[in-house]
Amino acid sequence: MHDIRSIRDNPQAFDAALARRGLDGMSAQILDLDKQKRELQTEAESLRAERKRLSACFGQLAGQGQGHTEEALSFKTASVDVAQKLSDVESRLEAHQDLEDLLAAIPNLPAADVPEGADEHANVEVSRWGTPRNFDFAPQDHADFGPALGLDFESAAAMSGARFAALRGGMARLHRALAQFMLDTQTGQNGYEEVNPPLLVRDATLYGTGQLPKFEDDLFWTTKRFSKSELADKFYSDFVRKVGEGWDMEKMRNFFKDQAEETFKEIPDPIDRLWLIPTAEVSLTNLVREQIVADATLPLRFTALTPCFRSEAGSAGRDTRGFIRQHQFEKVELVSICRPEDSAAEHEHMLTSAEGILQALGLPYRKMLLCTGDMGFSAAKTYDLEVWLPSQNCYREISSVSNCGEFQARRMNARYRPEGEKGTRFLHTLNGSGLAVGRTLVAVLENYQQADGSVIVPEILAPYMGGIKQLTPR
RNA sequence: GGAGAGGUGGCAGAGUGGUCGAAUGCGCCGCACUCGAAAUGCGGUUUACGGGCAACCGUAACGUGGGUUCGAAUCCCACCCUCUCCGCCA
Repeated sequence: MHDIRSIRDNPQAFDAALARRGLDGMSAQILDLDKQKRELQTEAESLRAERKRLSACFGQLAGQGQGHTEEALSFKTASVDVAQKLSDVESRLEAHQDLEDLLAAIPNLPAADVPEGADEHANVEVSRWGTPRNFDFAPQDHADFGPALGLDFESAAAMSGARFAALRGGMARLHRALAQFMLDTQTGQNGYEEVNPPLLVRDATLYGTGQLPKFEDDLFWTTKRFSKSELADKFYSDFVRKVGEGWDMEKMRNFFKDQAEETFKEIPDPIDRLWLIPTAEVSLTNLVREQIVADATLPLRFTALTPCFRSEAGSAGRDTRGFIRQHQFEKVELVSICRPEDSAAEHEHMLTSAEGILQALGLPYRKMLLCTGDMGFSAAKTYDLEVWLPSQNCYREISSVSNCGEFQARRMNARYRPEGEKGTRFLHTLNGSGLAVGRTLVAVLENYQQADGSVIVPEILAPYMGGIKQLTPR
């Protein structure tokens, strides 16, 4: 969410920043709506003040038993008159909810040092770590040799469809070992507090981190308590109430037309539906929503191992084979809530925390600074970590680490009270993967594969593997 | 899921239609008293938005959203949340 006052103060800067994201300037439209809204607000407030005054005058007389005198009634009549004008202004003011909606749909402004570009081709490589291994055989795709090691796509597809997998035996163990190792490292070495958060969340929660209102197509939702019989009851009672007992076909047709619209508006009822989190960033960041956090406790560093659910509506056809892009996957997420002046340093710390995992596993990777066109909605600055995948002969995203500035904090109303200052300020929020467990599994499989189709388990995972040193084809 | 109780300022807790943004107590801040501290006394102590150079003024907020009314913390409806008991369940 953007601060309307900063747009008022410097509309050119706002438009210039949007332009870097490849968006048209919007300040003129915003300021116009803002001006209209404020005028109406001032008008409504003075009408309310007037009504309050008249009503108090009447009340005073009525309290003295003079409620029926001519004087009293004149106050009453005048008050009704003002109330009428007020409701008029209020309904016009309501139409200016548009301004909120408009602002809520505008992405965060890129930080000054973010390179400009339209898509991932303009991302800038910052550094590389490790050297891709030299294979004395042609490295295989994990989707090809994985099934013999317990990566079961077929059974999963039979019960859940495409983009699901079941991990079995040593494969499941390796996946769990990776997750435990990551979590232990983030809590034990990097100062993150382990959290086991809700996986189902409300609309407002997703609005807070920026997934709503714009990206609901990427999400799964479920209902908390909605049944077909409830819907049927509602249909029937509405039918009788609106149409009556007769059989007027014209009325019936109109009824069903209206009713269909009304019903579909109500099924995804914001009160009754819950969304499956697409990332634990949502749950962890919202831990401070609507709070004033004590200055002394900052920064708050959270980590969680959770399943993530994504419908990937916009990416049909991409990575359809293999374990790279699933509707359900696990991820160890990192979130930091901090003071504005600390967020750049927290960003670095978070990167170090994520990179440490790749280094410990001996997986070659590179660090990319995303350009303006490739960043997510809420981010002001993002680094991606890309891991080497021998079968694809390229680096693929395995972690994304973003500084969101105060963008999410505004949407969540998350603040802190700086030591020695009177008021409150918005916090800064950061999030990053540390790491995506599924993709790390893929990277381990491919980078540690042997000519005979087996995979050697990285040394660092030994404490988690119960003696298994190698996955062998069955 | 059933029955009941309840949601008021940092906390506790009054307030059932008319200067109630809200008594009182605790906490917190300042001042006085004191060699110092405690105790005591006095004063202050919410947030958001709008207007104004400013002092300041106005409006809104008593879980949330509607409604009734000239006027709602107070009455009505729906929802959310908390607590107690019962049932069910990993």
